[in-house]
Amino acid sequence: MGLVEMSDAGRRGNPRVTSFDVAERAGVSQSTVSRALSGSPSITSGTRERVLAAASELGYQVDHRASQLRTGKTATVAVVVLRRPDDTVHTSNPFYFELLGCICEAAASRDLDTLVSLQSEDGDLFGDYVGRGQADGTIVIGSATNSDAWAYFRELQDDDNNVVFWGSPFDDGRRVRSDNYAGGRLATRHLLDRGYRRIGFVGPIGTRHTQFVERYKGYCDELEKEGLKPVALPDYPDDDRVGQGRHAARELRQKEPEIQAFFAASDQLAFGVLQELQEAGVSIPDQIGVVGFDGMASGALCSPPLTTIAPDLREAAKLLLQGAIDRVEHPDERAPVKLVVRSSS
Amino acid sequence: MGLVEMSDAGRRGNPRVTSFDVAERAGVSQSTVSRALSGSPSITSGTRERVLAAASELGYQVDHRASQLRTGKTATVAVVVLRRPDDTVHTSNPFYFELLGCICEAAASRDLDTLVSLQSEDGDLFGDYVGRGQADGTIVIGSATNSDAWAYFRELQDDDNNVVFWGSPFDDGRRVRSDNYAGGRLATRHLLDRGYRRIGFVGPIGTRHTQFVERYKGYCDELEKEGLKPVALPDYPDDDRVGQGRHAARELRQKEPEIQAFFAASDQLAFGVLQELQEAGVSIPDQIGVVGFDGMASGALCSPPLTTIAPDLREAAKLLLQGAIDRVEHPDERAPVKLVVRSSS
DNA sequence: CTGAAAGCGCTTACAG
DNA sequence: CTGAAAGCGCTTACAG
Repeated sequence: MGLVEMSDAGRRGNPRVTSFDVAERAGVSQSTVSRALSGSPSITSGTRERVLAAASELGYQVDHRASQLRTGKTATVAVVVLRRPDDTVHTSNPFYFELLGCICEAAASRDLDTLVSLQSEDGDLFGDYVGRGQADGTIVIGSATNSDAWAYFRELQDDDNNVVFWGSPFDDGRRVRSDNYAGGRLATRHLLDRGYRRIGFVGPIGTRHTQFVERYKGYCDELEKEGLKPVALPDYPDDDRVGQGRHAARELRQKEPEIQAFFAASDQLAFGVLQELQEAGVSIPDQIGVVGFDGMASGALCSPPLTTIAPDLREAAKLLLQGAIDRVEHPDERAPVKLVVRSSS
Repeated sequence: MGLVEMSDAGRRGNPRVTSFDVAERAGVSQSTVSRALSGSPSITSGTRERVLAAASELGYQVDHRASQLRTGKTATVAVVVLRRPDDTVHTSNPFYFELLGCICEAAASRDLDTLVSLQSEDGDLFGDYVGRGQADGTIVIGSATNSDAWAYFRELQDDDNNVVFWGSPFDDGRRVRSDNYAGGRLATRHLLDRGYRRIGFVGPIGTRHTQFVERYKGYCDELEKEGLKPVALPDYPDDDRVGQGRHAARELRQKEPEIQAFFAASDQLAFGVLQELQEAGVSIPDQIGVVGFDGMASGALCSPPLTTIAPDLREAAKLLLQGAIDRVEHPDERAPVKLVVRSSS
């Protein structure tokens, strides 16, 4: 049958089925096809049905390149994931993959496509997907240690108002962050409530990563209420986060043999702390308690399962999209955090 | 200066800077701009430089919608990540995020963009990004339990030759898989070499997920060489993978009190096994050894760190791209696997 | 309610 | 080596 033949030909896609083919089959003009398919209210339901039938028989799909070119929109959000030059999938911080997943989800629920670009901060940086007509807005995530990378994306942000960061070393600009201060207090309060008094802080607070400083401040303020003093390390080795956690746990225990708990300012750091303590034969949470920060899925799998501060990543994704696509100007937007109690505290 | 003003206007992107603007500024025709920018060899180096200068002064970027529409190409690969209906970022299998990351990387190294779509297998399925002119090929990853989802994507695959699966329940079709059989043998051989003799298999081999069956077969064959018998469970509860692992470890130990090791056919299952054994006070690897499968990053973080079979995900990504973009017909393509020894065995 | 026509911004034969 | 022009497949004023 002709029907079947055309259907096959259409779906194989070469040559491309266009709205003119649908129009011919439905016995209407091409503009009517376009209107019927886009749900224009001016089209008669009878006409619409004939068009829909013809389109489905031919396996017709609107060409997004053409419609986007015509309308000037893309219905797409670009996500740049910044990575360290030597990152592989196995070493890169899984937190950003979790956040990426939430952005994809949030975008899908708004009928947006997601264009993902992993970029090494030392490689060729590119972020002007909007200028290229590939996206309506851009979200940059990832924790860059390379300031060239931040400089590049910051300039991009200055030129356009559709670029939003997750975390950035700058105090201005369009960005979304966790409520780090509240999280720091939450973690510390939890440890205090559990009876730990001498609590060490694990995290590089001398860096450009302001989230650590904010978490540290929450920790200090909560300790101060009890008249307790912070215990932290001034310097960190040039190691990965897990290694830094191990190192800090070791040093802090030497510095403060009476230490009873650690608040690690990221889950990756906390994993290092956990490893160090277990190798030292310390019982967790009996002798020493540990709380992390990030709410990573793998925290539930490690041993003991890690108590952590979990930012609401779905909310974060929603806010990022509002900034990038709706161009909402948030003054200093924060994703709420919550305490997830597991067995390490 | 005029220069600066135009530059600003251009970068702000409204109204859009086109190749006609660049042409005017460079004193050439629009077609010459296009040729110069695309690297056509017929352009004089002098002309090219003037065009490049004008383009950069205006902050000009080629509009991808227009160029793609004209050429019929997209330089984009679509990746569909299938998820269970109730999956959140925290419960979904991180393996697929690792694979997704590798695909993004491999695509970038081939100058392809990556369009990512997370889809719930019970929701609205869509995969015809090629038909829409949004991608040149499509990769479907994720482990669907819902056969409707597979049916949909299989039909898509039948209609076009640019859809490739990672793992699928079908015995035909275009797909890439791990070398599961070799991995099963590798894991089992490793446990035997370590001196474990009574080795249990953890994994649902009665399901449509053929990878478990293939791993099981490798396990059986390797045991047989030593005259040993397999120990496995016929049924699995309707739980998540970690829960299934816990359940299996418990049952298997009741069934075979002499059991000395477990080969868990996925890392998620292995995490459950680890949890169950630790709660039972079993010392790993002294009393019981454990090997997983998938090479997940979180395996290095759990306690004890998990010995596992790691598929070469970068190679897998390369093969998937060859199938989707280059339309290479692999008969039954396998990503190589290797043994990663950590402390659980 | 529907059609004919313009135009989104490119690439690429076709001329010269 | 460069230019004028056609055309990729749509959407949307503008008419009727």
